[in-house]
Amino acid sequence: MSQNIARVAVAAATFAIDRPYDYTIPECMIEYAVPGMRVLVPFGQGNKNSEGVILSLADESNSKRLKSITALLDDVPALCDENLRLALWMSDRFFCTVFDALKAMLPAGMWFKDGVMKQSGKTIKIATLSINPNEADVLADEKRLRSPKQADVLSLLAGVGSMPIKDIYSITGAASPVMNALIKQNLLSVSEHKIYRRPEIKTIKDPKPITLTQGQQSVFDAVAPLVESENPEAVLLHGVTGSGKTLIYLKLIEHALALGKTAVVLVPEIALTPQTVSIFASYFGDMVAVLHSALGTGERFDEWKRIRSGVVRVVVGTRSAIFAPLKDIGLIVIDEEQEHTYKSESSPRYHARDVAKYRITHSGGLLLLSSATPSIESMHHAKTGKYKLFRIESRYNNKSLPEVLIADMRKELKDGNGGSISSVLRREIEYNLQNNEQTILFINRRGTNPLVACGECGFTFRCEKCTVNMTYHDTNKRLLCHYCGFSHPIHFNCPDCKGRLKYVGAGTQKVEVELEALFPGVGTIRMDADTVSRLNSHDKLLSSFREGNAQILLGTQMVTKGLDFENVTLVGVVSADASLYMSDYRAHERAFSLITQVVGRSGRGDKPGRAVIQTLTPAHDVIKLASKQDYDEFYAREIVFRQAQGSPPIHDLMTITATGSDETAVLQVCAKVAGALAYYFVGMNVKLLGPTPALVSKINNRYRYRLLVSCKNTKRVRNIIAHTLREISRDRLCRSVTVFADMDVYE
DNA sequence: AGCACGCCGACT
DNA sequence: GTCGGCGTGCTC
Repeated sequence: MSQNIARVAVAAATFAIDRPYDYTIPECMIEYAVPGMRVLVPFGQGNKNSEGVILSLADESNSKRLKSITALLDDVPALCDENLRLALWMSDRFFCTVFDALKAMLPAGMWFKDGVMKQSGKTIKIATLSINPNEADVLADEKRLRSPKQADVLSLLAGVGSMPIKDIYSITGAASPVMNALIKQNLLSVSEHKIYRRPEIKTIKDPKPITLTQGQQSVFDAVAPLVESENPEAVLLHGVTGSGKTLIYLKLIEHALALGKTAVVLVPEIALTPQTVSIFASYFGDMVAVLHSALGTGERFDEWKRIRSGVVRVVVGTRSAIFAPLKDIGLIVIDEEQEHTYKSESSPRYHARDVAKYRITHSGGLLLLSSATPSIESMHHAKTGKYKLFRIESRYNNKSLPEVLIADMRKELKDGNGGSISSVLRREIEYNLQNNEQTILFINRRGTNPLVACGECGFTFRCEKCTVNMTYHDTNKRLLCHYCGFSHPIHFNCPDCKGRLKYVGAGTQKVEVELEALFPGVGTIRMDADTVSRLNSHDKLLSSFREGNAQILLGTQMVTKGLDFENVTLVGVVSADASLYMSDYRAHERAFSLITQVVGRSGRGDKPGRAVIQTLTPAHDVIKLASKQDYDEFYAREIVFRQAQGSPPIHDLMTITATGSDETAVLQVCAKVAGALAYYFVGMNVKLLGPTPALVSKINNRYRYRLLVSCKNTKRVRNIIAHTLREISRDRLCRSVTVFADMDVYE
């Protein structure tokens, strides 16, 4: 009996109706169609063409009226059996469709639309304002009534000058006719740019053979045998900043390759770790594939093919690199494992660590989680025996950890210093300037002032579309929403009472100006989303700093990770407080990690390093412990909190989010889900919280409400949640609301 | 989600 | 008498 029926995961099926759909295989395809192959199938009453993937073949079907496969999209199956099994597992774990999971495993470049290969996205269209920003604002106001979309586009561009048209579409909701109209009126122009952002990977000519320190060697000796392990164990490597963890990865990869195995190294963000990447490229040459986010679709596809062909044996990349089609994996390294970038925030909402565990369990080998500040969760697993734990206590070449000074900003204020730079930090910067040593300053906000308020009536500028305050940017004298990109020119007085406006708080731009005033003529490089995206020059800024063209590097998160500058002997955390007082359970963990990481940037060369942490609460435990780089004590205290609150890792936390533009409907749907869950959970050890508005309750005119489910993440609990999601989708309130579930959300 | 089917009110 | 509103239910 020939197997002429294919079970297909269909793209057009939503989570609520996701299951394998049966199709007959036309005679002409029967000898080619196999599981793992991408297909085109008709779906729904309209028989719309939908992409799909054959999951299995069968010779009979339960359904009577079968449609027939329209086309095969592969000569050779794009996905292997392991991929198909992983996708099924993911759909259960992460509440996504099987198709969504499969799609995540393939490079974006190989998807077809209407049976035609999509133009590989190597160019990007950028719209630039042809008139000056002030004119554009005036014009936008004039156009507001008659053509609101054109007005939106104009006022958006008035703020930034130019922007990829794709972004304009998504921010304003405008479509191409709007742009064409504006082009016709000569108000803007569109140009095409190649997006070869590929910051070419620099390689060292003749890399020195790797020699490990005693501490590194003993970790290597203990861990290396696990590369051949049949019953894989995860290892947590806790090594202080600057302990040379990368060298251990290199040795382990070498070892895995010698055994005929392959390796994956995950890094939080390629752009932020160019140095790490270049080391891998130097040692393993063409055997390495580097998967960055900036890779064009064509290039990504090429790398994917290289990996699958077996030429590539080491893959370095961000989150999605965990799906790299390597055979015989013997080693997976997750560098800085606590980073939130390993968690996907769109479907499939997976955590790379979970997928890594799955893959290593099925292939055998070693999963190495590594960090200077491990997540509380991973350390808990290590302490309870689920992971093996190794430590490196000393820095490479026995360099000492930076000496840390805490600056009390309340005292500064009392003493009449209302600026962002304390007297301590100022003195230390002066010392560095005199000695021709460099300084990195970290401030967790971009823009000039994160809040503009009226000094008389208390009015604050809030985004119309999001429940956040707008940030003032002095470079273009505009207020900008950092969530949706909406912006408008600053008013000179309060729009309500005409009172004087107060500019509250400091962002990178403000600090930059203060630095100029304090240290006239001193070269400063500012690195934040604004300077990096516009010039597309992350690399340029960093190498300029390395070459000594500036004495001070000032930036947001992006200056905290991976940077290794020999001449940096001072690091300043301009304000350590903002991240401390977030309401979620991970706030302290994040703040501790951030401060420890930044401080670790100091004193990596021959000269000893110093760090200054500025805070309004110098007595705060997190500040004190981070300044001592005392992870163990931090962990000991934090785990007590988690135990008391029953938050992860003590219990698992699932999140159900409802979003939509109609607030009442969103809230009602959320409440209904809560009701249904409460019913199913009766008698189980599950705590249900909510509905509560999300941290930012409205983004881009979409309201967001949440339910939290504190439980043990079992098959039973997942089934109940999945069932409830399917059930609620049938409710007609759900027309305007989207609901999804997620585990271990970082927010 | 996206589409067809079907059952009621306003119009040629 | 029919065009089109959107409430309802299904997707191999």
